[in-house]
Amino acid sequence: MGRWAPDARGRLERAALELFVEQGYTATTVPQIAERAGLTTRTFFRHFADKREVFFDGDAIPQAARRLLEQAPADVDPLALLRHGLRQVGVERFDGRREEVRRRREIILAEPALRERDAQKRDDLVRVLRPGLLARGVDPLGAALLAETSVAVLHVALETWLADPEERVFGDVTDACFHRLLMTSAPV
Amino acid sequence: MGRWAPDARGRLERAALELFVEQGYTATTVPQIAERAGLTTRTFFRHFADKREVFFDGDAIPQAARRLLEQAPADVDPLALLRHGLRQVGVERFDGRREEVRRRREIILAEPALRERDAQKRDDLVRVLRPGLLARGVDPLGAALLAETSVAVLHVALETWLADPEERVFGDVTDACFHRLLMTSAPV
DNA sequence: GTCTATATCGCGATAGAC
DNA sequence: GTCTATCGCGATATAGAC
Repeated sequence: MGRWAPDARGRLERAALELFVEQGYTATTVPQIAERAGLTTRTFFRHFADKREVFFDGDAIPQAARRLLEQAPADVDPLALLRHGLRQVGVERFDGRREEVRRRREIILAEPALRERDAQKRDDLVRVLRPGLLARGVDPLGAALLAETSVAVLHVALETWLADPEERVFGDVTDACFHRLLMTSAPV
Repeated sequence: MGRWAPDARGRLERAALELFVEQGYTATTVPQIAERAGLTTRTFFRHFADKREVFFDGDAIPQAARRLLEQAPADVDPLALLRHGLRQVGVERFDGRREEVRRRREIILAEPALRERDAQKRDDLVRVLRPGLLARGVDPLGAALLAETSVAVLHVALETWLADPEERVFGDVTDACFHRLLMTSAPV
């Protein structure tokens, strides 16, 4: 145990989430979050670039995606790799936590500032996937389209999964989306 | 002529673009923009919700999309309608203005705050396309995927079109993207 | 950690347009 | 008169500089 209470970052995240639920995003100020976490405003901004970032898990997903694309054997089919990656995201972040994920999503969708950051996070992922696919031999146009498509599938699948009465595993929903989108010649 | 010089909004937009080019986005303050346009800071915020918005054309594209989806004859195939819509966007905003569009894009890509807003604008379009497609009889999952796909194609096609040595018409690039994405059973 | 700039927005007043 | 666009003042929170 050091001089400070541990897990400052986690405490800030939890304090922020609590306050957002209690008062809404806009009404919650950074000093309030810091106070509830027993820290100073300055410390908040050392951990998060801005108030919105406390709501997102940094670069975790893009970094995992980069690792996956770099480390998977070169002979694995890119589309299969992406499907596996999305299933992995589900296992690590979604499956078995529907209510938690749903609550978080609702807060994001209700707040334009958070929707905006969410959209940016998706774009960040596209920008990691694209060069990763290129490095695996996919041509530039195909890599761009496949990167965008995968993130779109992640997005649509998340929403579908949250509303799914059958409570499927997330990876099954992403697979269904990919299938619907790519395996049909008349997808409409 | 009224009491005020006309086109306050346009003057603010032009002043902002000039200053962004001269000094960069961050170094440019709202008071500077307002001053160059001969208006006050307060007036700037009456026309634009925030500093970023001065760089984007409001809801123009989503509104045009909504109109298209609502007014086209019911028997037009949704995918064909989307392809037509994207071609229209090209005709109205891109074709023949490559350099202007390129300059704008470069500023956006260089500035995280603008990239974020750009991502949000794309999401806004998705959120208009989706119910529009539903109203045209596309099933929910198909509408969600097709909406996301169309916006992804718009995005990828814009980049491709900007780099295209053949200087194709924008609509031809979007068609090529759609074809690549949807008409192939093994798109990778 | 402290200090400060500046983005953002609420309120009341004003000046023509209709 | 009523409506709309603008102005001026002031308050507050974010975010970055020192």
